[in-house]
Amino acid sequence: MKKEDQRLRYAILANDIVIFAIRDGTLNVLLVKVKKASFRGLWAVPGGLVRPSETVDTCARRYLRQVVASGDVFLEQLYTFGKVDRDPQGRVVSVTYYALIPDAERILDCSDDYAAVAWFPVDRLPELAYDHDEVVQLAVDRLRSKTTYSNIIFSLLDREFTLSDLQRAYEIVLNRKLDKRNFRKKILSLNQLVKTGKKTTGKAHRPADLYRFRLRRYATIQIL
Amino acid sequence: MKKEDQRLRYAILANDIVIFAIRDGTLNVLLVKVKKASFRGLWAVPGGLVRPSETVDTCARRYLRQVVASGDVFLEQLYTFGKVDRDPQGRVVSVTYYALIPDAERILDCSDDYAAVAWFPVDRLPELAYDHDEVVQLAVDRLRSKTTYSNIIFSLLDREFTLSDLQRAYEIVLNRKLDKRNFRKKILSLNQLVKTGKKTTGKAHRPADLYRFRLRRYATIQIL
DNA sequence: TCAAAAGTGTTCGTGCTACACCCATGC
DNA sequence: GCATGGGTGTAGCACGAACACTTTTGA
Repeated sequence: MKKEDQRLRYAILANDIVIFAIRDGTLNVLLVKVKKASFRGLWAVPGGLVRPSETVDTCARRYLRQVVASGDVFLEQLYTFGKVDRDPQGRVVSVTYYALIPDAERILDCSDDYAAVAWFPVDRLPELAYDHDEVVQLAVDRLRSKTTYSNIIFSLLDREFTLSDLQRAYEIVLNRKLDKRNFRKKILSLNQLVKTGKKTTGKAHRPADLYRFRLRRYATIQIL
Repeated sequence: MKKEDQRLRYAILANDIVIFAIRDGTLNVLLVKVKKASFRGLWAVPGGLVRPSETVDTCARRYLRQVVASGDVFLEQLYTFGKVDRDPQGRVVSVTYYALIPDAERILDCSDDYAAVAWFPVDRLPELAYDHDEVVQLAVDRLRSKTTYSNIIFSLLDREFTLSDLQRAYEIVLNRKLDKRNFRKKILSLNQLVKTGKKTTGKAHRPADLYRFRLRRYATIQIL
């Protein structure tokens, strides 16, 4: 037991975050170009080592703030990958998270930490370092799944949006078309939305009513 | 960065498993009495440290085999608790799992590792060590939730069972009554069950048809 | 006036809910 | 023969799915 304890000191805890946003009509993931070690030049999701003084949640929040201006975004633990060979020269266990941000959210300059930062559509990812292809895939599955039985979609939208925006968001995340009339009927019957009274302007078509979520807080609700 | 790396060597990875079985008409959890350290005498779920040479999954399987005879049971990662003060003298991050076993499954004598082993109904737990009350609660929630949209319930049943057994299992896990006729109609329409042709005997009432699952493999299916 | 998206109801079928009585066995 | 759980059908209702035209604006 003592010997086991000794060797355990070499297990390293890491943290990786899959950050989603809807951009140009597709679901995108934020990737960074790895600066150091054996995967140099490949893309990966942001993350790094967990400090012994911080909780795993705090750590995820820290790495999120490294790249995203506002810390007020949806962030949830995804899965812990125990097989990862993150750093080929050592055993690393990674606790992964996923985050949702609106397209408008500002991405910070973090050239100190990463060689580059860029958005990629989830269905056209470059080759990824570590086991991050698996991590991203799992995150997409989780997001899809939670979208059908909760209100998390609001985390991908601006504060105010049209019903068409909302429908588009659902269609992009779920990757299927929805019927406009049925969608509106259903979503309005859930009593989650309120009209702001404002309308869109400046578009070459009929102005749309703007809505916002009654509560911008996670809730499980049967939507689709 | 180098300094951070140094300190990280003191983060310890642990593994805890919530083991469920249906016994005496209630959902039960297997608890062990802690032998060592500051929580001596309190109950906890089985688990321990992760060896640097094993994956986290392998480790969970190892602790499961410590107490359960057959390794062929449902086992799934639950959540990673990063705040835990498992051992008050060091920082421990615990990757938790939950397992489902049939009542008939044999529990091993593991007095080497634990001071005692016993089943407790989930709604009448003793005081638990560490943050294990939170862990068990989350496991129960997950089990309930997955029961409604998958076939995991088979892991809690024997190979052969009556429709009443099955209904009872659902009622116990979900904690609500189901209508007998509607339940049978629904469950049979899913094409998951096959009659074995055998019947129960020796009971002071009409014999019941015995069924088994067509596939004893996890699948997500809309059940309730 | 044309293009482009917003907004709006009805019909039909499926699936969930509620509900009560006879059957086969052991004692 | 009696107590105990096993086994079976139907009717009403709510909800999801399919479907097309008018409205309002900018250019």
